[in-house]
Amino acid sequence: MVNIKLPDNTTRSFDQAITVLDVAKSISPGLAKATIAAYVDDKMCDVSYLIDQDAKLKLITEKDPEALDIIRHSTAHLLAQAVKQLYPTAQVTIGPVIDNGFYYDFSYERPFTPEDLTLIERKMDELVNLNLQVTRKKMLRDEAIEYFKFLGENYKAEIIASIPQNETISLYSQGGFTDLCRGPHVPSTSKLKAFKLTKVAGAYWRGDSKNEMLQRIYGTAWVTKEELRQYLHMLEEAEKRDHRKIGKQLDLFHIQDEAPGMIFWHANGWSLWQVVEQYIRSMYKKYNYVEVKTPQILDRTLWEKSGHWEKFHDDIFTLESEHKQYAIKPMNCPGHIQIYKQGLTSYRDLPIRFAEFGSCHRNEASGALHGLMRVRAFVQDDGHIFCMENQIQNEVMVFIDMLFEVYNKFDLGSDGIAVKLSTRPAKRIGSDEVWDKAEKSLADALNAKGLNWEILPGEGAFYGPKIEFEVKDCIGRKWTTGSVQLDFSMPSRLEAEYIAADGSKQFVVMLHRAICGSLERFIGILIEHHMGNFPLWLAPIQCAILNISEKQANYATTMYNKLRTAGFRPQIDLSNEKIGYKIRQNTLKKIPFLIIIGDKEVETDTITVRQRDGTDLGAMSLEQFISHLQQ
RNA sequence: GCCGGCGUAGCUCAGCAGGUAGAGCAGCUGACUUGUAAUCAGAAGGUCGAGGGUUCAAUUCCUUUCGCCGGCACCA
Repeated sequence: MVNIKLPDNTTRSFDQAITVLDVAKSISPGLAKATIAAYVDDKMCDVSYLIDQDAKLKLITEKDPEALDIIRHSTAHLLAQAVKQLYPTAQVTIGPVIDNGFYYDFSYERPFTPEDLTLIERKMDELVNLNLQVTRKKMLRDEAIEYFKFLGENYKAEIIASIPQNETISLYSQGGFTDLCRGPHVPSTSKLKAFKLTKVAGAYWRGDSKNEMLQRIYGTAWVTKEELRQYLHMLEEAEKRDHRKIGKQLDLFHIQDEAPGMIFWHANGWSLWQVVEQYIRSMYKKYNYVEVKTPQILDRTLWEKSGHWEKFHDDIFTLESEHKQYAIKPMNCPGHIQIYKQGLTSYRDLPIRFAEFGSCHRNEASGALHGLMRVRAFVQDDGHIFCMENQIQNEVMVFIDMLFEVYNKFDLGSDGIAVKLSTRPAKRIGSDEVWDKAEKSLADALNAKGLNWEILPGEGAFYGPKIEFEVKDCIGRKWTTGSVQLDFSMPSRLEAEYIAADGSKQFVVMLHRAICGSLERFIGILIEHHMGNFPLWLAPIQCAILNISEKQANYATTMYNKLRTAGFRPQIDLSNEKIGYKIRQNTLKKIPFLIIIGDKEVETDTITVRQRDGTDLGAMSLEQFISHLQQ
């Protein structure tokens, strides 16, 4: 007798052990059809799972959120099966679920091509139509190693070999294809009906660049075809927000072959930059920072002392003069420390907060470059806070407030921002005791602020742990913007001290912090976030004045000059074109307001205002318009 | 840096099983003097990313190199 308790608290009894699927069938055939997995006593399992004692059961149907991951995981297996059928000598490795889909890495004698993808996808469709049953079996670890070695699947064997001995592992089979997997999986390939292979790429075995490169195939999978269609449509739409595309459309910046990873800012883009920079500068004043400026080039020995040379010399641009080697600064902290070290600092003077719009150069790997997001020459809204240990938590908390004030001002909201605490990496300087202390101070500050945060073990800087603030770009790639890093090491390496209350010399504690991170990246994020429709205060061109015919050119020019001298950023379009054409051209430039001037406006000394979204605000005096802008 | 794809006019893109290139838009000139998302006409615009090779002939094939795009690795 097996008693099974369902989520509605009813209990069903069966004479003997019964599978999940049969329980579902006993409830209704429709439910059985929709079921793809289940929780038995809160443990996820397949529908073929045999319940042989009293248990709690919750079915997972296509409508449940868990279904999606199961479908994606099963689709990854389907992909592997298709690849093995088409290319028998390919070896399978791993195939996990990721955001919106899955990937599977293969080892094969040649790279897969886009044409291969089409073939593989077709094969997958075939396998779905065959309605292959997906079955699970258990095997001892050592037996499984032998099994996969026998199949020539050396990577699989290696993965299993890293599982502790004597453990039982589970294998999933479908139509002659067997893969190591924890499961659960859909009961049959026919449950997979909305997927698409999206791209091929190289990826290192076990994520290590010292290893061989495998062939990775990415795909997306959904419960319904409609969801798949919507997702693909969303991707297309998202690509329209790409800052590289909008940067060209709005004439903001360009990059050219002669300066890879470095930005030529055009007038419009530089206007945007200046507004951002001036705003950040105003925040420095508000939060009691002093702005400084340090040399672009510093002697190599300074970077050796700081420890950066050893870790990053490959990425540092250098030059030589009169037998001395210099580095173009890759960061600003050693410079700030030099300013700090001029004269003696009393504990009474702390904290000291230095800020700099620091222009840095890093010789990033060519493959890492990406529009404004990852560049070789960039400006950090960098700041260093020199303080005592007991001031750390408060400084970090105030910084977090400052950061969110800035993000709100730019309308980035706090929803899309992920907060991460990165802890000690394998290669680091400083004792474990110091790291314990440092990590704890940051975690305490995050908790005191009541933020949701996650921990990234081993991702800290070599000199200290850090809090990172991460935002996503138009297609979901994650980029770090703000960060605050705690550093007990650099001050001692570069001898930055203060005189304590007891007259002794103590090493100061240093906080590295940035809100935008790099202004280039931050502006890239702003472009994508606003889709180029910048709020008035950021818009490079705030309004365009369009005359209907030549007759109003003088009046239009007068209006233009008045707006300009009133401190706005207007543009004038006196081109000999129809008004409809001019409206189109200037609308495509995403200008917040268009001002139309015809005979009517000249006669009544007014302007007619059209908003970016097409709304006609009607005729008004220039003064009325200016006060509207100032709101 | 690694794997793959790509590089043609200012922009978006076509073309080429090898016979020195074509469209739309922009720009220029002219006509029109226009009322809320594209007025008409004309002329012009390219050593097909760069170097080397094969060939009677290369934008097209091969090769080297630079850059871009998508991943991976890296990210002080």
